[in-house]
Amino acid sequence: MIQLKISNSTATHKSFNNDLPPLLKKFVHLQSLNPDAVDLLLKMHALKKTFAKGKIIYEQDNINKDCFIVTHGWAYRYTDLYDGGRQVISYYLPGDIINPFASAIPKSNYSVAAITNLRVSICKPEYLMQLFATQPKLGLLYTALLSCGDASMAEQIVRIGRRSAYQRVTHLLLELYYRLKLVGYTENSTFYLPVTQSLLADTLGLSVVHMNRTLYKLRLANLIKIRSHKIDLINIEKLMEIAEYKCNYLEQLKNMFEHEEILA
Amino acid sequence: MIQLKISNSTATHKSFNNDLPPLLKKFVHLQSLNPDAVDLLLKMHALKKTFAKGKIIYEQDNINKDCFIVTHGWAYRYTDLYDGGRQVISYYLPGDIINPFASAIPKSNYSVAAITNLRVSICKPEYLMQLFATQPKLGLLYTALLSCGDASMAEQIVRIGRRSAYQRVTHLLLELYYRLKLVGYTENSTFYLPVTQSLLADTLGLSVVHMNRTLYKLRLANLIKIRSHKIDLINIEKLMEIAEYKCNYLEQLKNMFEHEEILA
DNA sequence: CGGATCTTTGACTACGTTCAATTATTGTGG
DNA sequence: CCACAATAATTGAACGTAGTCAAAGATCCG
Repeated sequence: MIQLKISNSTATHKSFNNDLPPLLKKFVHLQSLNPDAVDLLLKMHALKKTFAKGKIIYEQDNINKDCFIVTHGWAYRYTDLYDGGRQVISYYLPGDIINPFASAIPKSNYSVAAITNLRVSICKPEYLMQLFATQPKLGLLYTALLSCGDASMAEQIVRIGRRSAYQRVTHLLLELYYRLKLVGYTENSTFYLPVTQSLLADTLGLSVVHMNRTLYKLRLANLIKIRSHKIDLINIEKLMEIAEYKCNYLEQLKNMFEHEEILA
Repeated sequence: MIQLKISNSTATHKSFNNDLPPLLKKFVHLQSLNPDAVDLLLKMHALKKTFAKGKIIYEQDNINKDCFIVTHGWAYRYTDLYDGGRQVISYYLPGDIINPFASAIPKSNYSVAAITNLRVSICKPEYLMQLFATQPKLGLLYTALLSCGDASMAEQIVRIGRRSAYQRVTHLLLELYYRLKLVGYTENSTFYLPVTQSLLADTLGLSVVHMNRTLYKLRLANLIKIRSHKIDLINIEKLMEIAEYKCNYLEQLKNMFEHEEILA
């Protein structure tokens, strides 16, 4: 059981410690959250909503000022194209924030759908305003999370812009692995990968056929193993070499919390 | 001469009205900025820096807590790959913010270089903190700008993920056109396009050769005209149709300021 | 158990790459 | 202001990665 240490806090809420939302797992190394900050974080998690697997969460042009914090399951952001094609822009894993800019730009340009059954906390814009206005530390943490989203998209651009299919697949698998690891959803080198090859193809700008053949090659090279959506990255070292993968931005997030650089 | 209307403001700074920074051009429809907000915006523009064409501004792994607001010229964010390749992630045009998350994650994951001679205002993290803490309206504006950056990257992902070379080039040209238009850097259907075909190729995940042939096809179809880096989008309607281009996120930014939705 | 969805495989095609060489443009120093 | 070097644009030809079409298995789920 993870215990969040809260300096001179009277607000040791039961729900907080017993069922730590994944977003807060990222914050767990922070030693100096004050009671007000904790209260605010809890408020941001007070309102829950669930979506069934496959359901659309936001549709393009929908208007919604709330953002969602994923507490369980996977979702993805995407665009449908006129020719029937689809491009996946990013994945939302536990602890990620869906539509973090909703308070300022309430009309979403992209759709978001649930990959698995999904549970989210609804975060009202007031809480975010309050967060930035009264909790500078949390403001920086929120900004760091935004920065991660930004970096993740930048990685996606590099992947599909300048890498071969073989590298793209490898790189994406590694990114998912390390992101899940950060919130405790991996087991050694394995994790649950609840996506179809069709979705992966639409993520990496490949055809399903080629996606399948590329995964086959990775299996053949004894680098990965997949059975019933459980994937094992057998040789992570080698995979990282193939994909030129660096976990830059995730490392930075970890360091930020561990060394509390930002609190200086 | 654009005049920024400032409600009951005593702070009608000369430099502010006479040489309006492009970032503020985006805000120009806002009727109700208070003097403190104006002062803060000016402070964010007080410290200037210039970079010569081609010079590197941030290099990967550099540490810098300041962000830069572009006031003149173009820059781009990119990654170099081991094989000598390069992927451009995004462009920074006048009014754009370079490294907007620097305050939280000071180590940059990507490099930024100047395309033209570049002038920027250096924005210290304190000002951003102050902005969010004391000027909720500006905080939302800043968030809206971040949202634009996010949307722009999402568009880039869709472009290179699921569009043909012909569409990619068209789509990028349109995006640059509309972004420049927002800050007054277009003239009818023309604008200055200070990039090499090699840079465009590295933006769109194409080879230089194919980039060249694609531009040729667009010229042949009488859709664009280029001479000495001045480009004319002869038939914007048609180009938008080809690229499936929608200026979604830019429209929203404009609407935001015009209707002041966010100030309700 | 049966329909739907997903995965896998084969054969053929094509969009874009690579290599190589030529022409044009730009920038700089004499 | 011209000469020359460097950079950028253009064109040709051959090749290859990934796409398309099609059909057969496998798996999931009610």
